[in-house]
Amino acid sequence: MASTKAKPVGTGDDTDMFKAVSLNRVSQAIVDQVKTLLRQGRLKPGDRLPSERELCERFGVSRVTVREALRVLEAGGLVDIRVGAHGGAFVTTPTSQQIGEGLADLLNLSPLTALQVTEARQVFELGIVPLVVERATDDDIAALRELVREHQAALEAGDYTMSMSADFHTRVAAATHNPAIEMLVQSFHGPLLMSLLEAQVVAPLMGHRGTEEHAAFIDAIAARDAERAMAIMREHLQRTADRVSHSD
Amino acid sequence: MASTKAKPVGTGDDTDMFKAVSLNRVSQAIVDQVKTLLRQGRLKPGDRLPSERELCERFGVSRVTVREALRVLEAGGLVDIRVGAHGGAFVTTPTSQQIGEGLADLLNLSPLTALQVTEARQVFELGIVPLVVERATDDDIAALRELVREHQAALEAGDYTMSMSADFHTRVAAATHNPAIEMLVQSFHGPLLMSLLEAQVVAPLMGHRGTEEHAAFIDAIAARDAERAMAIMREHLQRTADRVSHSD
DNA sequence: ACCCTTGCAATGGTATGATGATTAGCACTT
DNA sequence: AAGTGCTAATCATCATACCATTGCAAGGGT
Repeated sequence: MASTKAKPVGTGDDTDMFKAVSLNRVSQAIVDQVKTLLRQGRLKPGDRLPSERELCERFGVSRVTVREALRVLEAGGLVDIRVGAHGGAFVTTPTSQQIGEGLADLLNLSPLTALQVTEARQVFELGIVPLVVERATDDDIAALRELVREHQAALEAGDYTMSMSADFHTRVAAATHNPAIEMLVQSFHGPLLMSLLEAQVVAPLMGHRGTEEHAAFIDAIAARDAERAMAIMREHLQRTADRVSHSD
Repeated sequence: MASTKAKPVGTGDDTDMFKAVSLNRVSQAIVDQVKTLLRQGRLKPGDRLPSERELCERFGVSRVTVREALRVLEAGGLVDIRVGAHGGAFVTTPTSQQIGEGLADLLNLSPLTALQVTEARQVFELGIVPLVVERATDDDIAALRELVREHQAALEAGDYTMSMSADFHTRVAAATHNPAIEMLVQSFHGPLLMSLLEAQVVAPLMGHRGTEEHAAFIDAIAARDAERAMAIMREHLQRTADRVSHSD
């Protein structure tokens, strides 16, 4: 970013003789400073930052600048700003949902097609199956079975939604017991759901077959049969992918 | 909104009779409005939003409020704000790299351990190998070979860096010819590099063996041998993962 | 004629001061 | 004892002013 063309004024050698004094915004500098404190662990979730006016004095800037910095931190999900007597900026940890939302916005603008995103999702969700087979506990399996039961009930009641399918896949990812994986899978479903909803392709029959495959997948997991689990998941994901490509 | 029944306060049914009049901040409302315009496609990448002062009039708010809204949009990577005569807020055309950076930032700030991120990366990079075997063109393979040659030269010159290894993996991902996948792989390397650099574990010997494995991997790809390619990549990633876990 | 400098205008960046809205805690009244 | 109203702390917004940066065009020197 800070290329600073540094057009040679007279000779060719003095490219960096006059270095910029402060290239960035002041508010951005404050944001960076707070982020650094977070990374260093000197600010932990639940901590309260000083009040706006106090921060003004500390940094020697105006309230507008401090507020802009807080806005950026808030938008990034790093702090939660509360008003009132004991209000202020409280440190939080960004949830996967917030991250997914930000990702969805960017993916919206990006030149990526739903097809490409779907393929990436296929790769990832298929790749975690061995981990799931290896690590799923009895509780995980029981929770998944319960989820499928709920979905089948919803299906018969006629109010099965795509987000239920997303819940299943997220819960499967949780069985890896790796939050990073769970978060990524969850993040994928945001943009994906949107592209599906936009196309208005909510076939109920789909849901029927989908939940059946979900159930079969759980059985394979319970039997610790990685091959079968992957085969089921592969086909299951492929059907969704086909649907996306048709609606594209 | 027109209350049909003036339920007296105190009964159990009037939970939502008096709904809040304005839940959100004004600046947040502006952000949402712009986001909606983006989703609807009425604002496209490259478009320029009206100037701050003009937006003030349009929305009927002060400039501070508009600026805070722009800050949020900028933090989300949705607009790019330029100063100067023909400056203003421009809708960004997100490159894969920019999206990857955003994702890396988010992963970075979330409470994930390097180990967890590394495992997610292993899953993903291993999962794309079949796609690479299937789709890599002669150009891809030639580019990869050239990359390895450069790395070996750098190795002998003593200035081999971890980012070179990252370049290799990114180039491999590019061979899937799916920008979404390429972007994700790229985004993984941000936090990973940081965690490795923090631990100061830049073993040159590592680089030697690493590039050898890179070369062997390319050979497997060229031979369209998915099994062998995956085996090599699996071991290669595992060694990196071990290093992370040791430095943790 | 060409190039460089300079001034101008548009625009974002920051500062300052003031006012309103919201909330927790406390004192006061019933 | 319970409810009520006050008060202080804090964020939310506004209005105005001034500075910095940038693109463009006019002007002057070669």
